[in-house]
Amino acid sequence: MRKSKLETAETRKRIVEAASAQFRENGIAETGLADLMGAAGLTHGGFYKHFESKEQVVVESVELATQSMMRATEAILAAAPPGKEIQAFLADYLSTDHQNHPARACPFATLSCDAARSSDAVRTAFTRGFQNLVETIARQFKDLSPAAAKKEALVTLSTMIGALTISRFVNDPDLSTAVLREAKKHLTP
Amino acid sequence: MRKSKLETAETRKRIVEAASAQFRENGIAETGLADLMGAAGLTHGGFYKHFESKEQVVVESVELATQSMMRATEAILAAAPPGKEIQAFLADYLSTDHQNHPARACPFATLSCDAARSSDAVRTAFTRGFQNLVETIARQFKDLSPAAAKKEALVTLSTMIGALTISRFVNDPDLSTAVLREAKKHLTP
DNA sequence: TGTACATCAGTGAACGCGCGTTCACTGATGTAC
DNA sequence: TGTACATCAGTGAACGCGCGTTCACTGATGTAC
Repeated sequence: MRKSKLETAETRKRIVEAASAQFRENGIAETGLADLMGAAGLTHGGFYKHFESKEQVVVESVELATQSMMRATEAILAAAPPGKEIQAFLADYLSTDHQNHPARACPFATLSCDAARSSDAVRTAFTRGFQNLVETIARQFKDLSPAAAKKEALVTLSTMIGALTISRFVNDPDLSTAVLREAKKHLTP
Repeated sequence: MRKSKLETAETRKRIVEAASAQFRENGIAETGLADLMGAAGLTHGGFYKHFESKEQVVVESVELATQSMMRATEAILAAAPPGKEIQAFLADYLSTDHQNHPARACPFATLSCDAARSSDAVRTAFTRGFQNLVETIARQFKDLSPAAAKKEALVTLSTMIGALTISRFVNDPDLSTAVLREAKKHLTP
């Protein structure tokens, strides 16, 4: 049942999208190839027609996750009223909706500790994605020098990623909400 | 080869200590029972003489990790010159030494995303440990009301945990150092 | 443009391996008299 | 206090299971003439 080149490319994309969601939802080690192929509507045997190894789909799904987060962030910044860009980003990122939907959430929060233990290729994908995000956020601090804006972006993102991560592992809904709320209040200019 | 009650208790403690280090170093899913029993100097078959399941040793090793972090934090706060407690805690937590030794590092940074996907019992252990840490840090903000101090502690810990986590997954040593340095500068009163 | 053949996406079974868990066994420790 | 027996910590082999990976097979797609 050979498929056309177009269909093959679409299937491959679907696998990476499914992997990107599954890894964020359940973790990298916890997601089997059968799980992610199933989520893409396929059986696991066909995996190696698209990828050389699990490692390769991990790298590509991290790249996809960071890129789609970048696109979403840029859309939020572009849609915000002038001067309210950071507020809009904070409101979206530090929301309970974001907290409760790991499959489409920030990969730096959902996969951070998996990332720290991953191969160099995977860490490189995370690092590039993070650097892009830092640059985009730094650009919003328009009254600071580029160097100062980057430093501000590093602190802002540390607080945001830390707060979202904590709000996700904490078992107490009130504490989760408080962490997100206080981070948002603290970071709002 | 039955062991005395004292030896049995010491062995059990050794297993939990080994587990607590191994989980932080390599992740919970990535650490097998044979790994952690081996790290405790035993063969894997004896595991079930001490624990009912892997889940149970995960809970106890999280409790141990959060408690030993609390003790270390209290020792740092007590040893600091009066008025410099927060600075001492920041210098220790946001150091490259802490970054580079996950096995004895803050479990909220090394296991945060594993924690978010864990069972309720494991998340409860993390949550209790985090609440204790929040209270201890809040006590350092002596010129704030208890409620305001707790809010300040939540933001401070979000930034610290976020910065350490980022510094660990990022592949670029300069960026790692910059994240820790900027978080420290930002949080130093 | 039509035909013949090569290619290959996807299936489902199979591979070896390591996982969490169980078990028979050993022999020192604990306990009952 | 000494003796006889029960207990059980630790070992190492074994269990079923799911993992990542491989493979024979199918049949539609792509290609060469």
